Amino acid sequence: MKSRKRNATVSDDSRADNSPKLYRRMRKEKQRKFLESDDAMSDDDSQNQLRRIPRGKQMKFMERDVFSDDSVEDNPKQRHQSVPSSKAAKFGGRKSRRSQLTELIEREEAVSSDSPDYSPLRQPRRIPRSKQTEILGREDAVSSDSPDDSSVQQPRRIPRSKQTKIAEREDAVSSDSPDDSSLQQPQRIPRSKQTKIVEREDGVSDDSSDNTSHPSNKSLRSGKWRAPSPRKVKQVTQRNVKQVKQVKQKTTRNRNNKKCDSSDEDETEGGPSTRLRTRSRKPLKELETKPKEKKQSIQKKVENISNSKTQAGHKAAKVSNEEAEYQCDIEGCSMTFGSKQALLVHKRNICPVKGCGKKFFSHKYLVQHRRVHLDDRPLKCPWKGCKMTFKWAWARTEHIRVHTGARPYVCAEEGCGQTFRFVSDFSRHKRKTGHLGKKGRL
Amino acid sequence: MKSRKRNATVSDDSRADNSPKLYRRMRKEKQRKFLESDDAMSDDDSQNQLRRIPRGKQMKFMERDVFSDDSVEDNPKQRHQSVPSSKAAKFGGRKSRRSQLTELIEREEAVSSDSPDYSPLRQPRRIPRSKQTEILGREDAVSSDSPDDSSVQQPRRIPRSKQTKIAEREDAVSSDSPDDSSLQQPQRIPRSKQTKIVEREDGVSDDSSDNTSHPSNKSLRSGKWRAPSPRKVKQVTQRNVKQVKQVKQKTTRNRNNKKCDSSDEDETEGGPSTRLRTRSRKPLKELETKPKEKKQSIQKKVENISNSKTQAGHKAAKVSNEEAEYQCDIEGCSMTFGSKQALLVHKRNICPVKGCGKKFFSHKYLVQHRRVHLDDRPLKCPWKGCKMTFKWAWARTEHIRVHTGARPYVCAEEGCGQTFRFVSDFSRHKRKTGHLGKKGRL
DNA sequence: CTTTCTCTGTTTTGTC
DNA sequence: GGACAAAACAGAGAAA
DNA sequence: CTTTCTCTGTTTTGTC
DNA sequence: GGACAAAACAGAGAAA
Repeated sequence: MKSRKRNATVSDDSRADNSPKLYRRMRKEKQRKFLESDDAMSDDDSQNQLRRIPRGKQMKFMERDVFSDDSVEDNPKQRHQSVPSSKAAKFGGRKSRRSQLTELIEREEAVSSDSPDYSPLRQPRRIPRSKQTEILGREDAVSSDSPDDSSVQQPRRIPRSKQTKIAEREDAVSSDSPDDSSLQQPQRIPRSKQTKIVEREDGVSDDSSDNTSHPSNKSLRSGKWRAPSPRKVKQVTQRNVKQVKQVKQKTTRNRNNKKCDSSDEDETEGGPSTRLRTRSRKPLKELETKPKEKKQSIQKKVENISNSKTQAGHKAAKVSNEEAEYQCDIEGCSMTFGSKQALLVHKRNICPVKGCGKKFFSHKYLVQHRRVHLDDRPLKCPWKGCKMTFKWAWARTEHIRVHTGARPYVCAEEGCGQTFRFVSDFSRHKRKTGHLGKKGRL
Repeated sequence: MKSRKRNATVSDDSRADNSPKLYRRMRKEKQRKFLESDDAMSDDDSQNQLRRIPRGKQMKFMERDVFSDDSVEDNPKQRHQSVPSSKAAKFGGRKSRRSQLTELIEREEAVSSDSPDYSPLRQPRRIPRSKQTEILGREDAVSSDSPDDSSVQQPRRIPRSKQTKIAEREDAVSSDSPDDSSLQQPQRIPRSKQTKIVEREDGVSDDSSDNTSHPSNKSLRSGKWRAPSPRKVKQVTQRNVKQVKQVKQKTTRNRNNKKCDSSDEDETEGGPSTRLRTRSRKPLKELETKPKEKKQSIQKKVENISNSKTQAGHKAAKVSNEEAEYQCDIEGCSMTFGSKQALLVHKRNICPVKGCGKKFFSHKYLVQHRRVHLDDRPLKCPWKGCKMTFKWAWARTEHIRVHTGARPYVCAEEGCGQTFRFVSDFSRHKRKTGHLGKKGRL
């Protein structure tokens, strides 16, 4: 599992080491932690607890053909299959009909001719200028394309020497792998692959004549705040009174958020990197979520959330531009989602969190897993002065042994009476030595 | 805003550059992206869209005294105030009463004497061996200590040259700053600061006598699967049939998830790094969430989620060890949380996501903000072959201009007729040149 | 390399 | 035997 | 450095 | 004038 094969794509972390420039760029992406002290709730303030940096190597349950879809760009096997607009319009529902009309109107220089149909296969995102089709307004904005998930894993520990008080900077490891074959587009697509509209139909660059006007005198910047919009200056005076204190957030993660995982998956077979040993894959058949729109039971829980106060219904179905339109119908689960894809991901037991995308055997655990992405640590060490907190009961259970000194794991092998405080160590001992017995836990 | 002052603590990203060893360690924390192809929903598979690496420098709304609480460890002003066990037991609710008893019993070598009260001020986590107190069982496990949040910011773009198909690796920038003064402990605390139990009361190391037993023959590892627990071997045979394919998730983020932000906040005043200009802080008074337990309206929504099927009620209140115990009572918001702290964070408009921790002016936006942490991108570009998807309507709106070629922003300055396609560019133009007018949008 | 110890996805146990 | 939750395990992995 | 263009927290606009 | 949602803005910032 340490030596994974890699295809022609960039290896997982090669970029982290090889592109210092990018690295430097990333370093700027930090966030300040927001600490607020203007309220109560300072029960046990002095918690100079630190977190370990997440180990970030969580096991990932991987289906067999997982990486076949996104192997490389030039894979011609992937049909685009663009959803018919009727369907697309139906389940999109993100913008009200009024908003869609507005946007259509505002497509300022909208060309009128019909756009030639694009090739259904792997079309790039932006239209290359040479290939630009004409500009056609398409009424329904949303198409039923499928999302993609990337798996982020948060670090574990902070080096002890550096642990002081806050040190909360945990971050998430990303991994990429959408649930189903429907990939979601990344933040940015290379311009060369995008379908872009004509530049005046003659190849003239967009701003060739625009950039020569005024020298940019940066000195003007400091003294000048945003000029209020000429249309209305209503709330300006009032708003300026507020003192917004915003802090940048720093980051130095993201060395290699490349496509690392896309094609280096030829050992998906025996997937050696499993925390637990082999195991047959669960049926998962009831979660298949056929792509046809079945809108009987999984819909509309939003009434009480965003639709409740939307009485401005003159512009047709304003179906909750936010939140909770698609509800999970798995028994015991009442989660709702903003899009069909999100619901499907959920029902397939895939964590929707950006950069996580892990899949689990049980839907139940999927729900429990969410705590991994939250900061809440509701379990506390019962020890008197100990302020350790946990997300997982077992972590707490074993931690307590640090206080008690207990070593409940005793090897029952003939003559080996070794004791262990933590299961993991006992487990390793057995694995390495071949010892079998497990004398009951003290 | 670029030159932030820093106190004596480690600077934000110094660690990223200065500790190559750590860096290398981090590099291993990658995740494989999980791609599943065994089901339907492959509408537009060939979406080799990539995401930009998040810029990671989101503005952060920062309260004035934000960083005062977690400045350094030795700040004696923070009183621990350990919640009385009655209270702690009340709102903890994470483990059933039975479980708590069980854990008490299982505290194997639990010493019996009463534990001397710890110093209410800044006590370290683990008890240094020299300081170990005796081992006392405390009945209620959960104390009402407060959590901490770290803010993660995800990267933005992937270099175009490297964008291929998946490349979804977005990750989050972390920032640390709990909402209120209640800090949450990090993953790991330096051992020297932890309160640890006696090592046999004489300073003998824990495993001094344990480690010399058997040479670890690693060759045994491969052939040997987990030995079934001697107690029962029930489901073993059945389970082994499943084929679990788990993939490690790779990460290379987390360079400096240190305490970077804890004490480098002396310019919280004019917080120069604001996306928008000054602004008076919102009242936020209704979100203060007094630390006293007010359990009237904010409670128990869980009935239909986890309590519904818990009919094994012989061991007292098993109040949903998972999910949703504390419900937000802000109008229009029905979110629930697993702990009081989580609810308080929520009501203070702070994003609970690990590593995010951003605070927002509006509770409404807090809810919308969640999409930042999800992979769902429900907004699609209406253009024919374009497969761009978005989380934000405005991003889509401006993107469409790439297709239309529209340049709706026209500077109305005398003689400057410059046009712009994107607000941002127009905004920058005005800022730099001092031009004011904004000729209506084409 | 080792030991210590936390995190977490899955398995096992315990109770009905 | 089943279902289910709680507990435990087993691995990964970070720190010293 | 520049230009292009996406992301997102807050402000502005539009409708009632 | 108010409330509210939709739209827009303004900045940051990534890529070329």
